[in-house]
Amino acid sequence: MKLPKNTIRRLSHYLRCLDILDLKGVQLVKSRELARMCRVSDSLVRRDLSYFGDFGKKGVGYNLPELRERILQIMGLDKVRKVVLCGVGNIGTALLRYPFKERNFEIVAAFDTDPKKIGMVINGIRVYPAEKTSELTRELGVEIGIIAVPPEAAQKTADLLVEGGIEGILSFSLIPIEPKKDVVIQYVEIATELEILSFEIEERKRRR
Amino acid sequence: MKLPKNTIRRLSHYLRCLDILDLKGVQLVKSRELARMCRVSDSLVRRDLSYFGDFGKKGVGYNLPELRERILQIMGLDKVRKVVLCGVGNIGTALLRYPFKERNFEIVAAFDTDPKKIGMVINGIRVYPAEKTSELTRELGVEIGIIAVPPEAAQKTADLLVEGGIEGILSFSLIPIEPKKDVVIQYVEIATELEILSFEIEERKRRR
DNA sequence: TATACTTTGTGAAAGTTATCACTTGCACAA
DNA sequence: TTGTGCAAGTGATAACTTTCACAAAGTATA
Repeated sequence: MKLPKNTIRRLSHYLRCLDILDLKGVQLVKSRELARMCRVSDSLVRRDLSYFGDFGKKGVGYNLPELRERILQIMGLDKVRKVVLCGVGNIGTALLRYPFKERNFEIVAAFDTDPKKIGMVINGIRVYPAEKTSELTRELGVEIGIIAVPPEAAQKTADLLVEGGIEGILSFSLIPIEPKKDVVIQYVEIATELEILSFEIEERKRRR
Repeated sequence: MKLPKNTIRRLSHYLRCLDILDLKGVQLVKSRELARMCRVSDSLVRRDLSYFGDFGKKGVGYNLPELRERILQIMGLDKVRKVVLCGVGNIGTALLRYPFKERNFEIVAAFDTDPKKIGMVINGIRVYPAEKTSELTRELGVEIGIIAVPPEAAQKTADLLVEGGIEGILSFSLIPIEPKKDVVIQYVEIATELEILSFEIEERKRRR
């Protein structure tokens, strides 16, 4: 089946809204409500969900706990995934404290080249020397590697992760990574988002 | 003129590649080369650039410094923009040290509700009480506000920024913000990107 | 049981974006 | 000059995504 690229991104948004409603004890949700919360059209919500089966009841809506559980399953968030973090700098340190655990991501180790950082324990996670990346990644059965190193070290770090048998990489580095093998790569582009914002502000001024 | 949504995002990518080539002293760049570096097709590079005028020379390519300068202009990165940061927590602290200055973004103040943090100076940026957000934002002529507060405080923070006359918001918060006025909002969805990665890993496993 | 009302799921249509393939213009060599 | 090669710019087309609008199926009421 062919999936629009943004369907998965929206699934993540839906999930977050379902979490909020779930905490409030809501048992039933309609496409219209979910759509309002996520600022999309209700037909898009229904379309997105329909790619994965018929979860809803006509004339009624969607059973919330059930829908939530199904989306968790679809996205593979229903089981713990081991993660390593490469680069205990600025962003890296923040990520070590980020509540990834809430979605079943468990950071099991961090890596850095700086001897002063090696051996440190942040939020219960120990920092190992970068040379150990492949070895430990493989030993621990890690699936995901987060890259938060300076851009010039990004490719090398990715190579080490791939060598360690990683499945996917989340990169905070600004340069595109050339994957040595067939791994999934996802980017978080903080600077780019700010630049897009800059463009849109400029654009709005031009229109006035 | 109508612009594909991703054109601006790609412009930012092109810019980053141009920076790298520029440092190497390259003077001329072809759509093919830029395309390779950014992992897109060469016709897309040409199409993206063509929305903003004819920068290239047929049979030759693009003058690099000129193209770089023009993209900086288009994106409004050719002048300093003042930025404030709301929420000096985990992510917020990292952002205070992020090299936004390289693209002409200047963080002029930070805000937090925690009395222990107020008065601190991080990377030369002073932390003020959150109540001062609107006032200082307006006084300093700030254009962009970064939201890095807990989700439950995100809307309130956005309201304060808007009240202070902000033009755009970059939110690291996971919940959608309802803008009170006509401001541009951009999101950085760290958790969502990781969830998408999880889906794609799961998907790949299913295919095998 | 009949009637009115609600909301899902989905073909078909509309809208959007990327690619193809070709024309145009420049550079350089003979 | 003339010819050859190269790469930008761009209509036309193909691919993809969202919206529209409605049938189908459930609920509620009398």
